[in-house]
Amino acid sequence: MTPRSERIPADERREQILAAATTVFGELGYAGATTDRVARAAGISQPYVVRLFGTKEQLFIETLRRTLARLLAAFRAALAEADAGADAGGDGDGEAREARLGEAYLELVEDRGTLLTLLHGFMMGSDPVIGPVARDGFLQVFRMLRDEAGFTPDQIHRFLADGMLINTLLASGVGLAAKRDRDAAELMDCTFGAHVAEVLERASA
Amino acid sequence: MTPRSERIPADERREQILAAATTVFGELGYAGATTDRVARAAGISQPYVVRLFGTKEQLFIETLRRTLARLLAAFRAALAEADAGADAGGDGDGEAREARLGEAYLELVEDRGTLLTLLHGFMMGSDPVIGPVARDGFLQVFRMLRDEAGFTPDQIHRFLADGMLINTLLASGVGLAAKRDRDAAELMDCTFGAHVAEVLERASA
DNA sequence: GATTGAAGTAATCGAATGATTACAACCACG
DNA sequence: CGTGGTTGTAATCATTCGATTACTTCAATC
Repeated sequence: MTPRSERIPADERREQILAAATTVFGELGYAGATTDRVARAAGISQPYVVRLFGTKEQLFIETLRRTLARLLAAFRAALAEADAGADAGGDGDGEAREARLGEAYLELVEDRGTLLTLLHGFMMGSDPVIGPVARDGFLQVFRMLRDEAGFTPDQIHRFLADGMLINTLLASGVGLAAKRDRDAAELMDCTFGAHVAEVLERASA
Repeated sequence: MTPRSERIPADERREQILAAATTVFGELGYAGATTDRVARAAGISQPYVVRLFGTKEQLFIETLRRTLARLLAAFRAALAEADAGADAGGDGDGEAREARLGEAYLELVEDRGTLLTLLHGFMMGSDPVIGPVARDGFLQVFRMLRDEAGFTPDQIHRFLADGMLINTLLASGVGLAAKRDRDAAELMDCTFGAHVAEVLERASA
């Protein structure tokens, strides 16, 4: 159907490359990923990736920025949903928002690439170029939780801490190991409580 | 005084190299680190590193194993202290253990290398060789919290989640940025509450 | 004092990788 | 047509890096 090797406007091609780069950077990290792997994942040649983004570093920065922007957008959409539901159902307070945001996060990190690209960014805090981008993204999330979601400091703390634990469990593969390993399953139980079945199902996909 | 380029037994040299590798792998990640950087950090030549460990991958695995072992040892020491204190003071329950373990963790991750080597290991869950080592280490921590510390599932959940958030805040540099950035400082406040001053002081060193 | 084995390095090799260059194919517009 | 800009690639270059080889130095032991 779709004839491969079609000529595509550069804007669209950039988006394809960024999507592919999210997967590749997520799996291999910034240093471990190669522009050639990204190129092949996007179905084009390696020099073209370099020409469109100038530098591997620049490609990573744009990939990270895009991932952070999608994270924020998903959170804002979840907040809008929660507020719409509150108008109708009358529940009112931050409880619904917290639940919706949590669900939105779980949906996002179903994509291993998204999850891991964010984490790799956060781990490069000492890089003079990438570090500030990652920090800024983290702080944007914080401000959104504080100003738009109206979370209390304790809510913010718990939300972020749970998110980071989810990240680590999924990234390290403990989530997948829970199928075979009793202790891993119990650990997932501690973390996710009643939601564990849902999480495990998502993590498998 | 200490004449550089002394001949040293291999066992001792291995330990020196592992200590240096913890710093280098932590800062640059597995893929980003080079055997040459490790060698120079340990004050020896690059081929010798390769000869003592066979492979960069093997070096990383041993570095990760050592870091995980030190983490567990520090936790066990903290538990012993807490129990000794409980015998004397009569406080009794898990409260003291939780506090001691938290303190032990903060002391450990003062060393950026330790912190980041662990994180890099956890993020390589999909690597067929390194992934299992990292997962096994994580599960060892879980079992220790459950069986030796006697934590409830909820205590385990909170302890691990807080640990992962601390990791991320320190790795991304938000902790350091708190000196200049108002929002970063507020975020650190949400996370650490009363302990924030202590953490910031440690993070600077 | 010759020998043996351990500690350690200089030199170098082959593969991988980011980047550059030069060129090809295609489309729109005059 | 033809010409100029856009999309894209093949070939290749310089560097880096993990690993290997061959060598040196030193201490102990017989």
